[in-house]
Amino acid sequence: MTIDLPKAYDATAVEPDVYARWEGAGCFAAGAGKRPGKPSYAIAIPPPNVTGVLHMGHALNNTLQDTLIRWRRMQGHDTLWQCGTDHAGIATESVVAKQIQDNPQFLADLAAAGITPENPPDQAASRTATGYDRDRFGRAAFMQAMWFFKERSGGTIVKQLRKLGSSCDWSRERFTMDDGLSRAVRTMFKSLFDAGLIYKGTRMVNWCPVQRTALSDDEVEYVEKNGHLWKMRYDLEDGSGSIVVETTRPETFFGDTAVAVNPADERYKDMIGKRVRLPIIGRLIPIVGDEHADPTKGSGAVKITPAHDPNDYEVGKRHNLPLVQCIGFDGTMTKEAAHFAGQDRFVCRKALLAELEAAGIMLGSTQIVHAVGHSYRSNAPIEPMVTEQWFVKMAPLAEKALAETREGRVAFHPERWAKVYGYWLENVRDWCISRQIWWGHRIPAWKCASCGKHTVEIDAPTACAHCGATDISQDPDVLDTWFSSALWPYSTLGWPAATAEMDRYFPTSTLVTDRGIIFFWVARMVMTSMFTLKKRPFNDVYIHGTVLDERGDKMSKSKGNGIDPIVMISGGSQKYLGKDYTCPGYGADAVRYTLLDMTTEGQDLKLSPAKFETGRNFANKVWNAGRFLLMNVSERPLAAAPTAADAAKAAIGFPEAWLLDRLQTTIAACTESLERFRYNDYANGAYRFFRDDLCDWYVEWAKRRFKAGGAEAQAAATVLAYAFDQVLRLLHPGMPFLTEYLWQHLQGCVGGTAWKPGSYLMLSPWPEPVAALRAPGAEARMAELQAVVTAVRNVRNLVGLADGVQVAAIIATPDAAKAAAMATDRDFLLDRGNLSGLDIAAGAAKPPQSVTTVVGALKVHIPLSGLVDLGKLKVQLEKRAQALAKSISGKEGRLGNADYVARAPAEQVAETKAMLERERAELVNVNETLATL
RNA sequence: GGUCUUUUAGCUCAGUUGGCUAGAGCACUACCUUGACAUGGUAGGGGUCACAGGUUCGAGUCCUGUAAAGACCA
Repeated sequence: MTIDLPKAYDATAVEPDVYARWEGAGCFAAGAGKRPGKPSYAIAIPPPNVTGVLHMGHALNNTLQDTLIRWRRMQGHDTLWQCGTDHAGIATESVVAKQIQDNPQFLADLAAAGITPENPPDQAASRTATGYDRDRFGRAAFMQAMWFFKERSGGTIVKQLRKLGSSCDWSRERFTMDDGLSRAVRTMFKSLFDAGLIYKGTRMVNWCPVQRTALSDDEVEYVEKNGHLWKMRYDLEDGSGSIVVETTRPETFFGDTAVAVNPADERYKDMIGKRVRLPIIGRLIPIVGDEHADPTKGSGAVKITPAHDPNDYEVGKRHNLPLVQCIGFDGTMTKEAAHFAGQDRFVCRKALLAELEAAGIMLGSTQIVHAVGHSYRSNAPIEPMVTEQWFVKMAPLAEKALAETREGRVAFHPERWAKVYGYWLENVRDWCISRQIWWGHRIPAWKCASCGKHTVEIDAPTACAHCGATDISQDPDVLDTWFSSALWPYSTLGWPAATAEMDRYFPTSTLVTDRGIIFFWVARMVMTSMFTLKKRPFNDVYIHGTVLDERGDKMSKSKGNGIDPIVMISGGSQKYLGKDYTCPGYGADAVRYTLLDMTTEGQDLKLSPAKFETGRNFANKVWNAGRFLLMNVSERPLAAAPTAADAAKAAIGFPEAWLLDRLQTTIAACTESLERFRYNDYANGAYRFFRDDLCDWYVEWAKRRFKAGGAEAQAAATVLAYAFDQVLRLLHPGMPFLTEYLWQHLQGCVGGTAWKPGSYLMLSPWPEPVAALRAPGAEARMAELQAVVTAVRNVRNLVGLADGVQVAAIIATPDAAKAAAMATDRDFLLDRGNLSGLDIAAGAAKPPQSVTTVVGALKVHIPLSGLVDLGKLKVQLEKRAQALAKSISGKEGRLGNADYVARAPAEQVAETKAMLERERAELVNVNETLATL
């Protein structure tokens, strides 16, 4: 066959076709390629937002998962990479709500699909461009609009995951709002409710006035903000004086129902029990004694607004204070706020300050920096509100989840994240799970109009379970998105039904995720799983780093510092840090390799578009090595793919034996690295072997074998074909496309055909070290030969001779035995050193008109006629002499120390002695050589 | 305020249970378009391992403190 591969690798021409072949052949299906006697290995994907697009964080996360899955699949494990998407409640709903409000075209598209609003537009008020908002559109119609939007933009991210090479079982793709998963959610809700772990109650919760819903404590981000501490004067009812309170939120005073002072505070002791009159509205409120007031802070007196502050809420409960809501659920002031009613809370603050100042009630302020809670979705400042919500009682669930890590059944990598997980679980508060939105799982609780009790059922009931009345209505709220995510590893496997997949793949093996969702997701998965299945959901949790831009900032849309993985893979232009960046398309392999290479034990990755050249360059190197090999092997095709035994037989010389030995070392190292989640070691180990050992040394040597022809060429072809096949396997989990493509071509040279049905690299066995291919001592022996070759090249370079110019060399060895040993590698030295002649003899004399260089105990003389400038060589040798002298004196000091000899391990001492001897010999050589210069 | 992480070459990072003259990629210098590859090759230059103590025969590695940067919790 003839091999016709382009000179430069073009991933965009290869990758889509390869993926289509895999997918068409069912290579991604659960259990594909599994071999008897091997365990199962499953990963549940962290489900991306169904309407999202792939960003670099996804690319990293999925590269790491795919690398593990492909590796285990090749090892013969029964693998499942369970994929799917998340409905992402608030995030998705607010996108669609915006469309409904602002985008007439969206409404037209909906109408074309038969989706129409339940009410006429609100033209008179015209609060929005379309005259609609969510409520005016109507719940049922809005839900149809949500599904329409999901169907329309829902396929993007899963297509992008394919471009990355993800070998998910797409036939098992799930969506959190699928029927099955929704049933799982209702089942879990009911069993938690029946166990008394879900309750409905009136509590102070974090309220987002923009999205008009409650949030859980974890969904609040605290941001340091500059603010003021305002001093306000409240006059006593009896006219006997006044009291000064300090607040960061003056507008909440409309909701004040008390002033608290510390009972031990002498200044205010006598005021407890008296009343003060609130400014503007004139309402009277009591002064109460409460430990919450800190005498050392500000005036020592604090206003108490139980309806809008969590601490005040507690004070209010202790003193039985009424709740006065002065800020509404939309963030505007209520009728309690007199003429400020209807104003936004922050607009009100400004106007109020002016009014209070004019009235002499505002006594000034001090600037402070304080942490203000913001919604992690809308970024709006949170308004604490007292509302009735559904909660999960967390303490009993947390206990079991903690035990799983403490007793080692769930292991975090890196380990330190177990502490973060543990700390959260130890201090966990009850989880507010109800959301006042529509996109999500509606709470399966029906309230009875006659007895007021809730009936919780998996399937809609027709009557109240408590009194039998039929006038029941379902709770209007939906569940927090994370409630359904918490069931993901088993709801996707069919739970609550008992399925074969649950038996085969649960608990799953590894969870790969980001540190940002250890609380949101990881901990909750363990809690629900322990509760319902009495088993952990996964054995290992790998927490990878965060993707940063080249300045070290987190990538985000708003900062414009994101690098689009699809642009890097397929080509295109994008804005990055304010500049246009164009990429021709480096391919998924390049992106994946770069990410793997940079993934070190949970450290963050500082990326720039240029970083991906690392992967692109290496992919091109693999491509070209493959090209060389395929051209040469195809000229002398092998009858069958060489086995380890064939390779051993073909190892006709030391370079072959050495290469095969190095291959075994690399196989062992790559496997161990993957076992330990050391992605960079895996990537780098394969890279070193490929680039240094295979390309730089063996392939260059093999050219000589090919030139020689005959049996020698045949042997080189066999060794190369074998080594290449093996290293393609090693590289495959990281760079699946290119390796598969080249491997298929290789089949054509070794008695097979490319793309033979059922024959794929991705389903081929992962290499294992073969004892028969080991060559003890080969590494050191080759290292010395390489050092001699490098020394010759160095001299050639120093004296200004081109690499192609042949020189002769005389190697002086310390003894005859060494000379004899080296002589066996004469051909290798002649070829790689590009030598016209080579003498090897014990203590060989330096010829006149020659340059000498030193390799350990060896001297290498290179006869050169004419004048050569040896200044650079002299500088090099002097530096070496210095370094050697320093190292030698260190070792002499160590060996001269009786404590060292007595206490250090004997092996260590012996090694130091041997090293000292080597260094001494080299120093003698260097000094002697220097003397001749 | 608390917890954790980071600090090694100009830049980005490796460096295993303490023990070879501390490594790689990019960048840099010189040479080379040689029959796989210039997305490349060959040879080089470049580091008081943030700082100060301590433990140890021995510290980039362990301990304490300091400084700077970052993440999370409150």
